[in-house]
Amino acid sequence: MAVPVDGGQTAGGSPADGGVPGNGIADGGVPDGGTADGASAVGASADGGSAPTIYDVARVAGVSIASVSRVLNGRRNPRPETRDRVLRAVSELGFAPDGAARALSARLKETVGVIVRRPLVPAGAPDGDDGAFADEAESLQFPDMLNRGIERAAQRRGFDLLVRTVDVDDHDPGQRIVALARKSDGLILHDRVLDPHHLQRLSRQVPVVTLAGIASETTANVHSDNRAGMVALARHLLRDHGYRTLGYLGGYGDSPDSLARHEALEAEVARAGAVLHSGPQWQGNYYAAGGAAVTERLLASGTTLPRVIVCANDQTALGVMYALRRRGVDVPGEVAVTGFDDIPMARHLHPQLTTVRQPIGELGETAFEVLYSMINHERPAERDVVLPARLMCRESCGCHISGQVSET
Amino acid sequence: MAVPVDGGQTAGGSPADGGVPGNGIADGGVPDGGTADGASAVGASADGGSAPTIYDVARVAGVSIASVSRVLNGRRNPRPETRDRVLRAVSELGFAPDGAARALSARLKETVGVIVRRPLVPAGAPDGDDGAFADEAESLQFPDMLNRGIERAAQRRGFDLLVRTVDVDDHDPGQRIVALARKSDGLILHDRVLDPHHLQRLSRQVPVVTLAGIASETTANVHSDNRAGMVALARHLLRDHGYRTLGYLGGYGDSPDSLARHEALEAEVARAGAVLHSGPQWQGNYYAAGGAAVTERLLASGTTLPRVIVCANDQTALGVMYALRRRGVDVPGEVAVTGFDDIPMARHLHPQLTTVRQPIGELGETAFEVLYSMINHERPAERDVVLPARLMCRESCGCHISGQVSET
DNA sequence: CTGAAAGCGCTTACAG
DNA sequence: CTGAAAGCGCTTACAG
Repeated sequence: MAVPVDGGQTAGGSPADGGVPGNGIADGGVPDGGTADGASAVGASADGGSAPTIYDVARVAGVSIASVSRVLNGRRNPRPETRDRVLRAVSELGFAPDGAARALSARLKETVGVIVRRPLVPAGAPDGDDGAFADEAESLQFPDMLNRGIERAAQRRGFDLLVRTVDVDDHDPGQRIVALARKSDGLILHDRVLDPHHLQRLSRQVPVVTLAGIASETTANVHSDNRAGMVALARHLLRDHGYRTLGYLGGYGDSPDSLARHEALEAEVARAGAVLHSGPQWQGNYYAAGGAAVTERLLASGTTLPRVIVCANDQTALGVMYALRRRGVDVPGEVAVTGFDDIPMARHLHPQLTTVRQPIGELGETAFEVLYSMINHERPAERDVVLPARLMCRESCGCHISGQVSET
Repeated sequence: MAVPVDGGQTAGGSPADGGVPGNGIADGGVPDGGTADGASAVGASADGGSAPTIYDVARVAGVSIASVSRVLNGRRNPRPETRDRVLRAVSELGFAPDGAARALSARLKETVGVIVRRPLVPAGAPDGDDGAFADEAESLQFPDMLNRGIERAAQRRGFDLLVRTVDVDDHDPGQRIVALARKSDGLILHDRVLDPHHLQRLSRQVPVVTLAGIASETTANVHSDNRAGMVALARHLLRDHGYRTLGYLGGYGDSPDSLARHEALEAEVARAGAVLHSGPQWQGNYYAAGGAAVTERLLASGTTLPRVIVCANDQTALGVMYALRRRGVDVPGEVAVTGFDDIPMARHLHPQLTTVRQPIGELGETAFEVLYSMINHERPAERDVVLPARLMCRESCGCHISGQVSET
């Protein structure tokens, strides 16, 4: 109880003053450093309600703040006794270093900024659906799984994620992003949150990695093998199923992922001498609501649908299947539908969704690792990292047995 | 191009030295403050690659750092000319204040720590399912929607989210959480990440709000009206459908939400003179995989299932329905199933899931607002905030028309 | 191995 | 209205 903490300024408990000689633990006055609830240290810390600082610890331990810092950060080799005193004081006071002070001093925040582009406010039901996808933007699985991957890798390095959503309609998110950048050591940007010019500018101030963007001189990019994945899917549809008319329902118009998938599909379709529908009326937005709306419009316009609708992602496919079912169109009997991503939901759709699986979590982990190397001023091995994607044949393409259809 | 920046220390461009008289914008030397790419200011900032500081801005603008700070933070009323000079220098240099320095000085980080409890590493398929829920823990919709709500409210106040996952198996996450706390102004804890004792301790150092926990003297809590929601559901099942045997498939054993739901259900069942199955063999974990496993085990043990299985949440219901279908049990014909939460997926299940809707986003927003008031040392109006929950009748309870079944 | 001191980049009383 | 200076709470050369 009687900790020599109250008295003078820094007077109390200099390392050599002894305390009760012969009693190894007398000095700190706290018999059990592990469970002392801080009651005995109230005078030193919790008085005003604010957290104890490194000065409090130093005073209680009878050492300098430099020693406290060293013990806590494992620098050099403090004497065992010093170590003990510090550790005991730390646990007595319940001390933990302030993040801002640490960051300012060490020039490292141990924080990675993550920016996701999506509607910030739940949208009203767009045309073409009946509210079935009302909360959709709130619960997209893909970006959250990506973040989980980032977080996993970050945690291994002692970093935390500082997340921020910028609205899809925000065409000048520059300020918001720069502010976030200054709270972090580096940035990971989902999809296309910034145009190339501003991205360039930003990347001169802070390390930046894009996910599913385009690598540049100053930024690295991580994505999955859109081309190979789409080629595998296209061949399955064209060769194994023999479909001759296809439609590509795209994601955001400016999405590199969507573009790459489209191109790969187009090439395969052309090579097979089949027909691909695409263009403005096939423009989606990666959301189920968007997929449903496009489908409704196509249906309403009296267009004959292609035999298979290839969607830019699973979420879109969900909307397409929903709209088709609602109009009584049989999937895959009359129109087959495929996705891209293989989010967990894909397996639980009826029919189960045939799609291309991206290693979503790994994409996130990889993005962090690349960023981490940039933060440490290492030149990343590659500016453009590609992870494999693979075809997952299930039912919505017209296959009856799920699982084993593999193509060459 | 010729900015008077190079010369002496702080000599260049004192406010009154005039520059080219009669030319309002000559002083800064930058005709277009908005788009200047910083090329002309390279000497002042981007040289070493590190970001410009407030000193650089002050020098370029020819004012003190205090003035720069005031202009940027809208304190006092700087003279229009001062304002202009500063703003021009800021945009010329692409300056943004460092978050750590700002936080340390202002004693406010504008960051809220959010802790989610879930498996950090994707689990292997547990017994009872066939990998159908492999990535489940990666993509839980509920916690992510909660976070979206927190983020929405935070963004309105200029705060960002610092997220951290603690493993469900981590029984001593104290250190990790304290560290996170020191990087934030306050903490929002999902579910039950900390035992009451440690929670108490933590909350003396930093404002804490729990989501779906229990309010205490020092912490606030936000949750939805579990009791009312469950009572509505129970009455619907007991009265409208006349079910006489029910089972409650719980969430984590220590989850206040699950406990409250269980109690409410129990009371209603007792009052109706019906039978409720529960207990250890009905212990789930809020995951589909858990729900499926429990169901499989029940089925395998030869137990007669109750007429309706009331699940602690939607995710669990997903697993239960999956397991039942796999064993050829008709839902809701033979066994009805209900959920809790109303995550977006609920509407897309077959049959559509009858559940109790929580205002998930609002729970998150509210949690932030309460925390925000605590950060500002306001005494929150209430320590225990309850938001309404309401029954969503769809198909899995046995109703045929979705939507309008309302109970009293 | 340890301590005194400087410095990280801001904000904010305190004078003028 | 503005500037000089102190201070936020740490880390890290620099001496001893």
